[in-house]
Amino acid sequence: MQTRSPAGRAGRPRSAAADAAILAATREALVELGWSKLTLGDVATRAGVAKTTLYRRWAGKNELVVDAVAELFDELELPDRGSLAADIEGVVLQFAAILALPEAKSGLMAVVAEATRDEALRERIRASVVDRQKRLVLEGRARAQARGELPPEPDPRSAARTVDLIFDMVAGAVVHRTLVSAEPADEEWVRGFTRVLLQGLGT
Amino acid sequence: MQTRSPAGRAGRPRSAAADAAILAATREALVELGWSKLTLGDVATRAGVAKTTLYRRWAGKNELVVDAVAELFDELELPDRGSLAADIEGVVLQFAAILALPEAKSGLMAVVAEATRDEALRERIRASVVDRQKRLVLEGRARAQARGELPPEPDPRSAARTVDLIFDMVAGAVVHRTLVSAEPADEEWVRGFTRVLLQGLGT
Amino acid sequence: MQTRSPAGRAGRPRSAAADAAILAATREALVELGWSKLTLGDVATRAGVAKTTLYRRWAGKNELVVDAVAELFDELELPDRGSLAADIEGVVLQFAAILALPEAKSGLMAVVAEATRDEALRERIRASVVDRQKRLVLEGRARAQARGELPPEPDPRSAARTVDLIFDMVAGAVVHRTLVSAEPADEEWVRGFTRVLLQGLGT
Amino acid sequence: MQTRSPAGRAGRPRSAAADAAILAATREALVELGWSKLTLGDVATRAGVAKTTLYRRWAGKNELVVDAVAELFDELELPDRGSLAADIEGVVLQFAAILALPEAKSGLMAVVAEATRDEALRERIRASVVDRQKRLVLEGRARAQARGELPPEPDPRSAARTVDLIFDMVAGAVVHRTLVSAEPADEEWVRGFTRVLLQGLGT
DNA sequence: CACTAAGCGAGACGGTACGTCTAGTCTTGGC
DNA sequence: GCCAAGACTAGACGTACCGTCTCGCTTAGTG
Repeated sequence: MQTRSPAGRAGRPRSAAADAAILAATREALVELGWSKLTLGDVATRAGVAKTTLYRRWAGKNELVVDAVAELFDELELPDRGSLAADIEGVVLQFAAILALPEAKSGLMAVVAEATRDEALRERIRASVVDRQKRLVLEGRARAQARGELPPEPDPRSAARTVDLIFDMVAGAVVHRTLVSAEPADEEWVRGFTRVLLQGLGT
Repeated sequence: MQTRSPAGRAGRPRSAAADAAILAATREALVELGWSKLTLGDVATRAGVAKTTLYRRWAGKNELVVDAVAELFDELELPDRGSLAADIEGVVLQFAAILALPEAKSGLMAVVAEATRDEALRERIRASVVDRQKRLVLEGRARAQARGELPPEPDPRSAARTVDLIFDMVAGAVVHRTLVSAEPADEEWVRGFTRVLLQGLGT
Repeated sequence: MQTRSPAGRAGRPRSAAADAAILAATREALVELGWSKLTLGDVATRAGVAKTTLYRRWAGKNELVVDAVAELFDELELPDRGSLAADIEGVVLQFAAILALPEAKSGLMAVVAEATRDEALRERIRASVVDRQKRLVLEGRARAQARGELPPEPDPRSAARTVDLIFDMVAGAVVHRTLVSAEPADEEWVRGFTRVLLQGLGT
Repeated sequence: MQTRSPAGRAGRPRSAAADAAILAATREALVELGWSKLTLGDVATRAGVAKTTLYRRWAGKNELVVDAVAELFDELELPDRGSLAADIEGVVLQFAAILALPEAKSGLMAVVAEATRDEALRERIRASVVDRQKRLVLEGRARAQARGELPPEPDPRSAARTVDLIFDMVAGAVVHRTLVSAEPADEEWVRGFTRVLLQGLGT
């Protein structure tokens, strides 16, 4: 995440504790204030750190929040519930639970909005959040194929396209349900959604 | 001491032209600057209007941008292409085209992000954007039922649930594809998505 | 100051009343808010008059306040207490009492300050306030000469110079005592001041 | 995380140059614009300083102008011209010369006007301007006593009262002559005034 | 084991935008 | 035609953050 001194460079090393304190303070501030009222000065104060220290490590609010939010999604896991449908339902519910957290809601959409005009930020989001969770789709398909619920993919190109489509559909639907429609993505809704998705994919 | 206004009639009326100029200037500024660098002072200047005039009509940046962006979606129409699949593909492509506009991209996600902490704003978005476009789903279903592609809905409650689910899935997938995955929602993608959706819905 | 309503036509009943109401409202606002926080909009509201009406009659805050304050000084009178010293003490005490009013304090010095850069305003102050009260000095001298306390003035030019000097010394000392030193110009102080003044003038 | 600051030592120190630049810019702006059109933003720009820097050091326009004007009076000196009358004439002429400066005229009366409603400001004026110049009266009396022109003061209480009275009379008369009557306090006038004053004081 | 380069907390700095306020003008409709 | 009501342009207000820049100090590694 940060440069570990590129070799045996001289000088005082950066405090590792500071990084963690800053990211935690960022999430705390997101909960209390939301994206637009979050200020880096306030984050620094909460973390017990000077503003300079914060700017030495992150270029700005956007990058900081991406990192703070990305950590939240790392705890997602594909549960083994015995069937593809049940596995999907499980992971979608986990995803919905994270999105229901105020620190995720407030921060995620805001950085996505910023990313519409900032290629580097878009890349950072993709690397820190999107691609890291696409593994779940891949694992799910592999497990379903092992179970015989899905046939092996003959064409790797179209296989990748399908992964992207599924990811857009799952993440998009949950996000839209949660943030725009502002209705909970609860078990009943997830069941209905999963049914449509799997039937649509031809299983 | 003259007339006591019979019912809010007295005084110079608000300029109707100003409203249109302000919303147009807002979209122009969104294109050039994006959400985060858009300032109300700049919008006022572009619109040839004083800042006070702007604040007299809108409470802040959020409300202004919701109105400015909402107008973009009013041009959506359900085309009659002869089949349900073709109709959906048509309207989804229109939706994707609007979302590809920088003024929509920049503004929409940002206000959604703000809305996570602002119930009134969420309601405004729902009223100005979401509910106004839900008509497309309803029209599409009615037309498909007239054509005999879909059976009439027996239970109105579950019918409403299905409309909501479809809306979340369509809007969510297109938004996620466009803004998060940052890939174009082109004809090929729309065809694939529509196939999965319709097959999932059991038609 | 304003036109009287021509009797035959459908009426303008408020013209004359408005002037008085506005000047009274101005003094009231001076008391409550002081010069710097007094606004013409507020004065208009207090007077039950539209801002337009106010601007039709006065060019701005300065002119309005000069007129409002000038009225206060019109009640000054030279009392006949039997001796020059007693007459002076009496009128100086009256002057001090007016200057102790918040509406006079706040307004007078402020317009004098403005007048340092505005010849027309300076002239208006001179006409409305200074010259109108210089009569007191003239009357006092005439009365003292009638009493034989002062010799008749041989040279009218030097007589005018003396009047001006006395006026500057009296008004200046009372104003400075009241506003800058912020001590009351009470009977004891006035007695001391008058003694020095008269002795200085060689009586 | 690091050093506990020993006692208000930490942080970047305030720029000493900024203070001088701001006060000079204030006087410059007073000359060009006068009190009422002077804006703190403009002063900051002239001083090559950010508005925040200005507000960090002064509470507002009033306090700033008091300090800016007070410096003007610091150059007053009691000249030694050999006699009490000549000394007084000398210092009054100096005082009149300063009051003739547009930056003094514009600013001084305005802050005095403001001070009528602001005890703290009145105190600041007294401390920065009035009391600092009262020394001139004290020095003048001491010198005159040394010369034998004045008897030693037996009662310190009445001595203080006399100093205050003299100060009010001198400052008041010059200010009134200069700002209200708007006539120059030239040598001739000063000579006449001084004669009356000294004769009044019984010398 | 002293040097020294980078890190650190604190807080002042030049900027920019905020949302509010007031000035002075203009535009309605009612009397 | 004059009035009250109130919208209009213009621009200053004082505040809040931004991201940068001193300060005086701390802290490892290396020389």
